[in-house]
Formats: sequence, structure tokens, C-alpha cells
Amino acid sequence: MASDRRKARDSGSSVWLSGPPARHASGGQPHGLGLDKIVEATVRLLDAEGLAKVSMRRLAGELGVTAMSVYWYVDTKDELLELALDHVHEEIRLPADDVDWRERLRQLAREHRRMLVTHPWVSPLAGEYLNIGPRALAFAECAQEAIRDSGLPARSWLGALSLLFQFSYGFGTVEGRWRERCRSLGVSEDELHGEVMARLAGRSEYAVSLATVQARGEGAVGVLRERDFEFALDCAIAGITEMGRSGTGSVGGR
Amino acid sequence: MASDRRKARDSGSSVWLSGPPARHASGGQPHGLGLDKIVEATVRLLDAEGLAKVSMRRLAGELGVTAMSVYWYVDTKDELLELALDHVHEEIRLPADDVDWRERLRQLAREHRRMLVTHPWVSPLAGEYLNIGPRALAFAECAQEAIRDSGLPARSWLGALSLLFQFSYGFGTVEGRWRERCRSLGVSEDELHGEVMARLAGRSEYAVSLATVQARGEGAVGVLRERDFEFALDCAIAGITEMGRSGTGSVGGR
DNA sequence: ACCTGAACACCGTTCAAGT
DNA sequence: ACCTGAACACCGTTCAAGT
Repeated sequence: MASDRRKARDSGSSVWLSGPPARHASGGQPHGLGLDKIVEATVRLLDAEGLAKVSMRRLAGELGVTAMSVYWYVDTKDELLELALDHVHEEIRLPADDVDWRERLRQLAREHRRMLVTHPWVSPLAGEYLNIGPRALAFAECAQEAIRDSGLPARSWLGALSLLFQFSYGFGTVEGRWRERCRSLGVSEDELHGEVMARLAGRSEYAVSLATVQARGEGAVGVLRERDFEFALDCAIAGITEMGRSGTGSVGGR
Repeated sequence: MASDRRKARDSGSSVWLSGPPARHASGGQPHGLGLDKIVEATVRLLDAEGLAKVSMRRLAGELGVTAMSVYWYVDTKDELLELALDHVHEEIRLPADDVDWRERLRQLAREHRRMLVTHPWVSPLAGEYLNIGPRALAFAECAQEAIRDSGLPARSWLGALSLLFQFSYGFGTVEGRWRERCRSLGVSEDELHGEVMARLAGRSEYAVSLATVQARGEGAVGVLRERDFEFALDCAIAGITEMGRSGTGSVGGR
């Protein structure tokens, strides 16, 4: 099953039993395809057309080559998508070490969300592959180093990080999907929001939900969403701080 | 494009511009297919085989019928999947009204996670369709009613709920994927965990991540994961409580 | 070492036709 | 009202063959 043909691939031993290969060919060929070029084209195509529209034939067409050529560099489509997935993690800017741990976590969550919104195809892939490519790893490690300064006992580190980054993942995912929908319908976010609100208003089943959304107050959806995100982030950080202060970080009584 | 053929479908006006139809045929046909039977078979097949393996032809085969028969009840595969998605929301047990709001939210998050783990195919679908079928709506409303008792100002309700349920969504999603992987590899969770840890130990790049995971302490992965989930939940609830107490629920200073 | 062409076993969906 | 069969325009991937 392995990629034993390609030169300059690492030994292929993955952390996962059926897991992804990691490194790719050293940038060598002057006029060949090259894995780098393929991955970049894949990301470009994913950004432009979305996950559903990307096929090996379509990608090959973009590269001016036959579908099967790509299979010389990659064993399966999944492997290619994993490479694309890790590739965009490069865009995540990691905070400096000397910043307060709270602010470091905040920045990481914001960057995480931004990356997911910029590349909506990342969400389903990140859910599917339990991926840790080298760039995603750098992101994860930075978060782990930040939580160490929180005062939480070590046994609670993973749980706390889970709260923060499952949140930024989910938030970025639905935000990205929403913006895709706006784009594909050719309407602005505020226009679509207005339409949806109007429809909700006509249906009594949705009364509670409508009230909750309206209770956020007036303003452009982008502004309100920003406030929601920051507030949720504040809640999470406050909760982590509180749990670090109040006790041993063990699961609270019921 | 609408489903103007089928009797007893509602008028098809969705909350979303390109959105899902909602109601289905009244349980009528004595020996026909019937939408209910189709949706149930779809859920069964999704549970047994996973999202990737479910096709219209495969489903039809299961029902002893031609692929095209299903298209009399449903316009597209997406529509069918949305119906299946809402269907499993019935399994979410809603807490009683007289329970403390904190415990109501906790229970909802636990049920949400449980549903996602039971039906791993739900996660990608919930991300794709910005769905609110009738059963998912009942779940959402219950959460909204709980947050009203938190003391948070109304403008912060959505942000707080977002923290909680994006978390349970993300947590349930990776847990479900992990268990699927164990099942498909035919190994127990603890076995696979041990394997992965052993591989991590051999790679210096993963030193920090390895330490974080090990810092959780000894024990079966199921137990440790349970503790992580409950701790994260406690953090979230503590944070929401704190933000409700400390101020106006506005975004805190930086 | 790198790339191609034909083929296999699939998809979702349309459309005309059957009962 | 409900179901079928054939067809269209796709998929990912294998395999033998080219240069």
C-alpha cells in the first residue's frame, strides 16, 4: 500500500496505523510536476471551487496533465487532501512566547477560526483525517505550551484545550459555510440574514430562536458575530482561569 | 425545482433560500415504500456502513427496489440526508424545565455529544447543511431557554451557547471518528491508543504533545476522555457564570 | 523516472416509459 | 400514483504501456 516508489519520501511510518505519509519529494524536477506544485494547485482549486468540485481529473486538467500523472506523486486522493490540509496551517500566525498565556490562547483561537473561514474545505477534512501534519503540529504545540502557564494541573490541560479549540473549530466551520452560501447565492451576508429573519418571523415554531437572535441587538452580522466570538472566548478563558484558581482542576461536583 | 409532485408535503417554503423541505408524506401507503421507511433505512445504512458507503443504489437495494424509486419521495440525495440528520435528533433527551440551568446545559451538551458519537455520519452533515429540522429545533430551543436563566444579558446568549455546543459538537465529532477508526481496524480503543503513544514516543517532534497526553494520568482512554469532557464542560459553565456575575456580559478588556 | 490511454466499477440524476 | 430501464456525465483507481 505504501509509496515505496517515490524518491525522497520519508520512511512512511505514520503515527496512525493507516495514517498519512508526511514529507514529500525534495524540490527537484526543473520541468516536471513536483509534489509542491500539485499541492499548491490543489489548495488553489479547493479555495476556488470547493471540496465537492475537486476531482483528480479536474486537478490534472488545471495542471495541464493527465489524471494519472498525479498518481505518480500520491497514492490516493485522500493523501493529497491531507497534504493540502496541513499546507494551509502555515497561515496560522503563532503568538510570541512572552505574551500572557490568556492572550496567546486567544490569538491562537482567532487564527484557527480565520484559517477555517478562509478555507471552508478544511473543516470536513480536519474532521475526517485525525491529522497532525508538521504545520498543524506546530499550532497544537504552541497551544500546549500556553496552557502550561495557566495554573491548571497537568491532568486538565487537554480538557481545557479541547474546550477552546473545539469551539474555534465549530465557530469557524459554520461561519465558513454561511459565507460560502452567501457567495454561491450572490447575496451579501446582511441581505441573506435579513431574508432568513423575515422567514423565521412568519413561523411561530421559530419564535424562541428568532427572539434569541434578535436579542443580540442591531448591527451588521459581521459585527455581531465578531462580538459573539470574542464573548465566547472570554467565557472560555474566564472558566479556565476560574477552574485553575478554585481548586485542583478536577471535575467539579454536581 | 420543488417537490410539487408529492402529496402531503408542506408548501416547501424553507427558512433557507435553497433550503430543505420539512414535512413528509402522511403515513399512508399500506404496501408502498413511504418516506418514513426510506428515512429509517437510510439511518440504518448510515450507522452500519458510514456516509461514504451510502449511495442511492445501495439504499434502494436494501429496500428491495430500484434506485429511481427513491426519487419519487425525495428530490435529491442531499434532501434525504437532511431528513436522516434531523431524524436522529429525536434521540436527544431534553432535560426538565425545573432543573437548574447549569445542569440543563450540561445534560444537553452530554446528549449532543452522545448522539454524535452514536452516529458519526452526523458530524459532516451537520456542518454541511445549516440545518434546523423540527427535532434539531427542539434541541436548540431547550438550550436557549436554559441560557435565559443564566443571568447573562440577552445580547450574550448566542455567544455563550455557541461556546457550549460548538464544543460538544467538536468533541463528539473527533470521538466518533476515533471510534470508527478503532472499529475498522478491529482493535480496541486502548490498544490503538497504546500503539499511537508508542509511535509518538519514537519521534522527537512529538515530545510536547506526548507529554500533554501523558500528563492526563493513567487509566483507560474511555475514562480519561470522560474526565476531559466533564472538565471542559465545567470550565465553560464556570466561565458563563463568571461573565454573568462580573459585569454586563460585554466583551472584556484585553 | 515520469507520464499516458483504456478500462473497471462505481456515482447522482434525467427522462421516457411502464402499470 | 408509483415504479422501472436505459442513458448521461461524471467519479477514484488499476494496469499495461509508452518515452
